[in-house]
Amino acid sequence: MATWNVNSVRTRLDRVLDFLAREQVDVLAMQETKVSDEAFPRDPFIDAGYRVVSHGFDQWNGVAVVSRIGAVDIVRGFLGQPTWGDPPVVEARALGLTCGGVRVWSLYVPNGRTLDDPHYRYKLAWLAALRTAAAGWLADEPTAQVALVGDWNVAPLDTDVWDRAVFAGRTHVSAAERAALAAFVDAGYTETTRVHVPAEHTYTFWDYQQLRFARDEGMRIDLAYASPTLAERVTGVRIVREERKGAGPSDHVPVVLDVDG
DNA sequence: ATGGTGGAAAGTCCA
Repeated sequence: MATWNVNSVRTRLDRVLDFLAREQVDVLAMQETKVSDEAFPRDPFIDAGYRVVSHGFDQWNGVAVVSRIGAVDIVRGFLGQPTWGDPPVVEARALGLTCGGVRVWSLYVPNGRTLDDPHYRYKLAWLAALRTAAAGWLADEPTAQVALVGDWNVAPLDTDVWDRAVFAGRTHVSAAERAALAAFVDAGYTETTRVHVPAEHTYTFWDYQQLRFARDEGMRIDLAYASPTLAERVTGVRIVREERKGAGPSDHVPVVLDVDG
C-alpha cells in the first residue's frame, strides 16, 4: 500500500504509472489529484490492472484510490466532515473504501495557510472531526484494519522540519496541530512512518521554491496511521525520496507500506 | 528589495 500527494494526477500520470509498476503497489491512495471525477484519467490505470475510485469536483483538492485487490464500500467524505467556503462545501478531501479487507482512507488535510486565517480553524476542526469518526470506527469494530493515509499538513516533531526556527509562528508545527494528531494515537492508531522510519530529518515534502530539495529543506507531513490489527501487519515503510528528482516531480514523494500477507 | 516554483476552470488562487 502507498500514499502520495501527486499534485495533479494528469500532470504526473506517467510518473505514477511507472511508480506502481516499479514498486508493485497493490493500493495507492492519492491526494491533490486536481481533477473532477469526469476528467480523471481512468483508462491508463484500468489498463494496468487497477480499479479506480476518484473523488474530485474541480481543479481544487481531489483524492483517489487505485487498487488491484478490490475496491468496495466506497464512501466520499466522512461523517461530520466540516465545510469550507460560501456557500459551504464539503470539499473533496477524504475517500474511504475497503481493499483486500483493509479500510483505506485517502486524506488531504486542509493546509491552514496562517495561524490567524479562518482556514487554520477549519484545519483544526477538520482534524478533530476526523478523529471523532476514526475513533468511532474502532469503537464499532476494535479489530478493524484501518489505514488513515495521506497529506496531513502537520509535521509531528520539530525534527520533521529542517529548521524549527523558520517555522516559529507558522502552521504545520503548532501545538494545536500536533495535539490534533496525537489524538489519533490516543484513539488507538499508530503512525507507522515513525515506527519504521525513525531517522530525524527524513522528509516527504520539499517546496518547489528556493531550492528546497537541493538543500534538503523539507518536511515530514505525509503520514500513515494504522489501527492496531493493521499496524501489526506493517512490516516496513519506505519514503521514496527518488521521486522528488528528475523532470516534473510532485513536491511530495510516495510513502510505501509493506503489509504482510 | 525582489524573486526565487508549479498546479489549475489561470489572467488569479492555492500550496
